[in-house]
Amino acid sequence: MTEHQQLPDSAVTDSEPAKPRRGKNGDGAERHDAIYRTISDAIIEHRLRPGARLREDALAEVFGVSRTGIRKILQRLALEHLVTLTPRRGASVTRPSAEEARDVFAARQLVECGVMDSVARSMTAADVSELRDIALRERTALRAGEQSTAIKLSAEFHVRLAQLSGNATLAEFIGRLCSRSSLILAVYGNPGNLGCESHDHDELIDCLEAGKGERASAFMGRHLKAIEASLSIDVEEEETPDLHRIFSL
Amino acid sequence: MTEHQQLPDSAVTDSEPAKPRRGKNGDGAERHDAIYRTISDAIIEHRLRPGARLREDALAEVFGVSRTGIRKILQRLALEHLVTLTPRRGASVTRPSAEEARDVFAARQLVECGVMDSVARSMTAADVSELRDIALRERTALRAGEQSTAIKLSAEFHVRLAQLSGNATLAEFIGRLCSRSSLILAVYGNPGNLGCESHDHDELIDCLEAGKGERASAFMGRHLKAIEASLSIDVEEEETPDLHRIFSL
DNA sequence: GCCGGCTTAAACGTATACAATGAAGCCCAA
DNA sequence: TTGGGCTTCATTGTATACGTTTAAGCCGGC
Repeated sequence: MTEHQQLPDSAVTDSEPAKPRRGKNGDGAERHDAIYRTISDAIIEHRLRPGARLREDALAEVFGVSRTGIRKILQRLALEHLVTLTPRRGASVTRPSAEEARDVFAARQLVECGVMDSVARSMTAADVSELRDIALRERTALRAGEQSTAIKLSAEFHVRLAQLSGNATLAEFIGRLCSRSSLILAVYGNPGNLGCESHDHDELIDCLEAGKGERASAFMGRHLKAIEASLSIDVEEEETPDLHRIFSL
Repeated sequence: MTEHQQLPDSAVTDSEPAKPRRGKNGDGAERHDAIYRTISDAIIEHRLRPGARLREDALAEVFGVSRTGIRKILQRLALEHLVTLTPRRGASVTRPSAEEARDVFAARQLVECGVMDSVARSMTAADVSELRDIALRERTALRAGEQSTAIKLSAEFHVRLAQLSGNATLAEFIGRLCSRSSLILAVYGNPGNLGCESHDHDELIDCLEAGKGERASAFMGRHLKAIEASLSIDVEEEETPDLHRIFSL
């Protein structure tokens, strides 16, 4: 626990500052979903860094709901591997292990390349322009130095792409993988290098627009490999340093 | 809502009949996990059929915990697509749509075939014998007419296989897909035909033991195709009959 | 006789209270 | 001065109570 980051104000985009709204049922599930997305976004955009503790009381107060709702949200985030729930210690933003990082990227390699064919076949002109828009905004954010925005847009690009495959199950899985990748970038990424080359996504769209599923798949493979290669996954000190190994030599 | 199945006694394997155990903290998380697995198994083994309602009060009483814990478990099951949570109507075992069925099998085709290579490379003799044991027990159950056991063992086979790939993320995903496949079988499967041919799994092991990842992948592809082909996925009546379509003609 | 509104009850959604546990700080003794 | 044990506090885990909503049953009017 080297960092002492604790729910910085900037992590909460919602404008309402702990408005009670108690006794009124109001929206209910919608509100919870909004809170979920707010926290999820904060994690994906690196405004909440891996290791940051997420105390139930604090979150409940910030969002103006009771701990019950917060717990539900935290459990959902935990099932998506975005936060880690330690039995009596509470929740914290997941700090992905090196192994997890490798697994996630291997999975992306398999799945994201695998759907390129379907995507190329079913993509419409409207889809193309939407993807181009995302890619454009991503490059703009990158150039403006807005890392948070760029990271989120990059993930959004991959997710939208996956959705075009028409397979909701695979799209959902890829969405989870992208979220986790964002966490992995936060831990193992090098500052100044966001992984995604600026024009990779545009080239990918070119392949798909031309209906070249095979080429798109190969390109996506190289793209993901490039991101992974840009990381520094050098099994740094484990959370519990192996004293035996250290002192026995 | 054609069936009126409501938590049949046979759905609960646990021996304790609503033992209160109140006031004692006891195990806590372990207990919840056990309850989760009990319900999950009941769904996978078709002792709880799709559409069956899962009332919180009833479950809380059966397992001797409060609704709080039950809600947590139901939400977890919902995120795995095993139960469907309708906002003010409660939980029920998911009835997969035809589209969902196709998506799940397409995903399995992509992912399970994709990991065969890693599996073939890293499989040990112990792994082989464990898989053979599962396959044997599956055939035995099938021959004895114990459908529930056979279904569960079939899923277990695929999951164990995936775990041998060494990629926990992919293995987890495949596990979810297998659980959902069990639900799909319950809805679209034909009685007497469990989908899996008796000796398919054994042949698959043969390929893997020989280190033929390529052949294993192809075989797995055919295996999954065969299961899917054995289903009757003929978009039957939707839950909300399309009156416009019916009467406009 | 049938349709529509009202009443009642059952089930979910949320908050709050209480219990339990682990961690940190403090005091005392060596 | 330091180390160990004890006390206290902070935080999570669980249950329960209450509000809300929906569905079904009943009654009255048309």
